[in-house]
Amino acid sequence: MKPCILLIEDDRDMRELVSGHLEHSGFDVQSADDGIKGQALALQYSPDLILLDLMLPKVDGLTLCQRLRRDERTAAIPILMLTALGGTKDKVSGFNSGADDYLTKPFDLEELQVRVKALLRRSERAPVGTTSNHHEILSYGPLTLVPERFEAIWFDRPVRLTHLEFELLHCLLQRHGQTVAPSLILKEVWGYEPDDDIETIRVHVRHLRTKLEPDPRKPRFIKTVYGAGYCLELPTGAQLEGLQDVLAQARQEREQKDQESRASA
Amino acid sequence: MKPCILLIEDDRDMRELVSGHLEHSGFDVQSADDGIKGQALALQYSPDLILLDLMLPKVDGLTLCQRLRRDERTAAIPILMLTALGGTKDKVSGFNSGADDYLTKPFDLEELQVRVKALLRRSERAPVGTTSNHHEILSYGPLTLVPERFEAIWFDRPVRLTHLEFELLHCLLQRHGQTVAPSLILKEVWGYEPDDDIETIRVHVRHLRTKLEPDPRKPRFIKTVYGAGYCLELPTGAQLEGLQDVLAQARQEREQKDQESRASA
DNA sequence: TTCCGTTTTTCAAGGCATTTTCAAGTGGGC
DNA sequence: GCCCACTTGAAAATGCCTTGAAAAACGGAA
Repeated sequence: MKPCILLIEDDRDMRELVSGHLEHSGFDVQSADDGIKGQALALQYSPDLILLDLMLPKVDGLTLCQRLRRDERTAAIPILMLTALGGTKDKVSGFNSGADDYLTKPFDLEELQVRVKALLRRSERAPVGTTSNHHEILSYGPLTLVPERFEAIWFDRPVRLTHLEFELLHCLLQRHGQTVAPSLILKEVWGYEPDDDIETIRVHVRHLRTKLEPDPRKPRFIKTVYGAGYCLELPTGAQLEGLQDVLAQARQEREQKDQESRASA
Repeated sequence: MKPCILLIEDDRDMRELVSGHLEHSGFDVQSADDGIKGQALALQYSPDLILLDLMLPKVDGLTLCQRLRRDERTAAIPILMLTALGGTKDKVSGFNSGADDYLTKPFDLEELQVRVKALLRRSERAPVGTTSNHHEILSYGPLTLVPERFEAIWFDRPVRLTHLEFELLHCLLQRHGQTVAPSLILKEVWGYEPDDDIETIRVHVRHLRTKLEPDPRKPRFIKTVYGAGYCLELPTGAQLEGLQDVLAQARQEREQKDQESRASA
């Protein structure tokens, strides 16, 4: 999971510059443009780190820093102050308000980035509970997903999946029985939502089918809902009877074919 | 108890200036004037914080920093770099070597003091002591690691390993069956987490494979998980049957090759 | 100190797995 | 029957991993 950074800064250009650069470096950045909103977002997201400008509307940075330190819910979050005030006095009062680091404008984005990393490295606190955990085992019916290895356990047999195949299956499994729209898949698996890339989804669905379906031509589990998306239908309970054999047989046939094609090659 | 600070700095005036000021502020300061002594004192005192100059005789600061980070006895100690090199590149490489803060000479003693306090403040909050003991014998399946000799017992035969090979294998063995991400390996074996050093991991994995795998071209034990990391898969119980012979044979072949190449050289 | 063998890091070239893209064919829904 | 969405097959592009070799750093001995 990307580290979450809260940027509290009133100057819009600066905000976009910094958040752009950090997002590009693999951080999840939330922004606030005044002290009040900043405090609210800090409580809402409990970010892994806070970048705090000192000259803020509503509540100034030093005050906000002290408040964050007093509230136990935010007390442990590293704070990096980011300000035009470069005097020693300013820095001293910044650190005395509870800051962990202090960077003077104008600063170098590279330096900001490494300082952010250094702070995250040291704090490294146990996650307070991000719920949608992509690293936990997810299981339903005959399907179990093991994020650790990008692997699916399918009717008691491990199936190796590629990164995207795994994410796609994960996305469908979380909504098994529901039809999942392409746009939603794109947002969740690929991280963006354009209009045209539905093409790639199709290809990956096909890959999944060849790996999981007994007969990829006639999908039993990963179904197409015409004009709407794809839907994962997994059998449970009594429906599972007999399927095991069908699967085993199909697997055998496929392995035979594989061997044949290898032999001819 | 006064917090103990280790100052590693070759310039005598600077040393006395800094240590005088810090002692006056209530710290217990130990000094070293080159990298070797610095490392020795770090182990001897295990200080609460290290002030590290970069331009040092014997061992330069960056190297020393990396060493301190990968020795578990000093890995958790906050390091503040103190140097005349103020370029962004220098700072980036400083932080990438594992520094927690970076101050450019000439600096203000007040600022140094508050930064020191900020680091101590944070490291107190941080959880102390991951108990994973690198000095105990660790064993699973056909593999046993003997830390005191940097040696692996692999199917009843000792295999000499270098320091890093040992640490790497140790890291994987502790998580056998799981895929270990490069970033985690870097953090655990090297002590820092830059972006690009994945290269060296690969080379060391290769070294391990040539020492352990029957056929390094087709890894049976140290597997790569494309785009995710490496995974140590060790056989147990019944799977061990027959493997012994395969290994022995492979070993013989390799020894033959070695002899041949020596003979030709 | 200087030299030499070992360990570790770096570099460039090549290979392979994955992912994307393209074009032609199939089949459902109106 | 027609259109459009979906499927199929295969090729192109991308990115990760391996290989081989050389440079750099390290540690110990002369």
